[in-house]
Amino acid sequence: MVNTVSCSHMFSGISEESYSKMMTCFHSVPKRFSAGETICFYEPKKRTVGIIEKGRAVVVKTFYSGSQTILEQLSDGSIFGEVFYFHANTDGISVIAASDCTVRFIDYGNIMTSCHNACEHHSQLIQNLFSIISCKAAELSEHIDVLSHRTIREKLMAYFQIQCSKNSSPKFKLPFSLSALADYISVDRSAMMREIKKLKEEGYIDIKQKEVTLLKEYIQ
Amino acid sequence: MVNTVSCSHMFSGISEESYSKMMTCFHSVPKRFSAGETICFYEPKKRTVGIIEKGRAVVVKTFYSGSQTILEQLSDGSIFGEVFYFHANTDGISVIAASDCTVRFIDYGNIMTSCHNACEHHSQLIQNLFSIISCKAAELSEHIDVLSHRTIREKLMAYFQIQCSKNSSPKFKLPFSLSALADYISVDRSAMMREIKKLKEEGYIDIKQKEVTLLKEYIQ
DNA sequence: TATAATTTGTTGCTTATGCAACAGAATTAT
DNA sequence: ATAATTCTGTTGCATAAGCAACAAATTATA
Repeated sequence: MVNTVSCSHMFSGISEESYSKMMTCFHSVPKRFSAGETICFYEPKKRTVGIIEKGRAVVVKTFYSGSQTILEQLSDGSIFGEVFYFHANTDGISVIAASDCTVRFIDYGNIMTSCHNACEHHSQLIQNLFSIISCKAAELSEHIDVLSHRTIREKLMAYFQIQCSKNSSPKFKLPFSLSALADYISVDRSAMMREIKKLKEEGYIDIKQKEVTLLKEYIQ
Repeated sequence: MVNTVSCSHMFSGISEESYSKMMTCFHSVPKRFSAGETICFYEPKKRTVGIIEKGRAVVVKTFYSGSQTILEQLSDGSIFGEVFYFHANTDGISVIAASDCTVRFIDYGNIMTSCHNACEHHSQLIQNLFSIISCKAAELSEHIDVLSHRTIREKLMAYFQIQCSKNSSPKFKLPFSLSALADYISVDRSAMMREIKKLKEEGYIDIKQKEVTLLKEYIQ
């Protein structure tokens, strides 16, 4: 399942100048990684926040079987770390450079504790961190709302309705493939396709490419 | 569904003295409510943190039909507010006094912005808030782990295994009724009962009263 | 451009699961 | 102590949904 990360703005409202000052204050030095290199592994108690200053990377889960799933896609300005990953077990989770990249590591404690130096926008940084975590929690909550429905039909409609209401329109663009959608709502793909077909036939929805339109209100 | 709140320690590590100082600094005055009174309604953009200083209260969702569900149970030291409720819609959510109680309201902004006065433990407070929110997010994430399984059997076993691993024991005590469990894993109760019966017969689990024991490892 | 890999669309078969409906146990309220 | 409510346990029935397997369409990669 690819987690759409729409809520990373750790340094919004913070000037370039303040940013550099902070990095000095946090004793954070940029590190370079080549494409394919492992940037880090997630560990249970580690509380390091990573920032992709330049380049692309992925957070992947590697299973015992050897198969992998991309949990998150990271690019310029993205942050990562066990602090933003709320699962108890961090087994097999690592961050891999997808291109050459420059990465910063900051100790979580340094962010939380107010510094004695002149970090003028430190409290802004903390507020940003809060909104990032709240936003992630809201995404989880939304996911639960969808998964809590009993049938494939209900799950689909719940998902569609949430997307439309976010978009304040009866239309929205699927952010991932239908296969990934089946994955997200945790149902068999073929069964989901069958249900989508029925929903189309009954005039509830219309799907053209990745464009979904809600035609009728669905009352459960 | 009753949400087990195990992660409220907003003022842990903060002395009585610091607490009073903070409250003055935050311009927060204690308010009294009689049993049955409505303490507040949740509103979309409101960012007020509430603290139950003394007494008991409940966060309830009232549906259009008039039926209600208790979302959370609050007691001495519990905190509440839209900041800790990650759903987009706050319709019909209110906090009701279950006994006579004393409640504080603090503006979320005041907590986030560092104060000029002598709030020595302000950064401790922020750290506590972070751990509360992270803990709630972890609970959501755990819930998703359970709901992501396809069959009732898998959902049950996932839930049981999580509880046991938390308890670091093959046994644990169900924190709610079987009906509530069916609610939590989002399946029909009678179908769940049928599956529990089978799991018992096949020697996977044993349930006596609210005591669940995992007998065999379940591989999905 | 050719080739591989992934995604989409479809179907038959089987069974797990939802639903309704009931009765007894256990809890809570009066 | 009695009544009322909630919880637990069970069953028959219909069907939704999982699984496997395939081909065509689309997208990615060499």
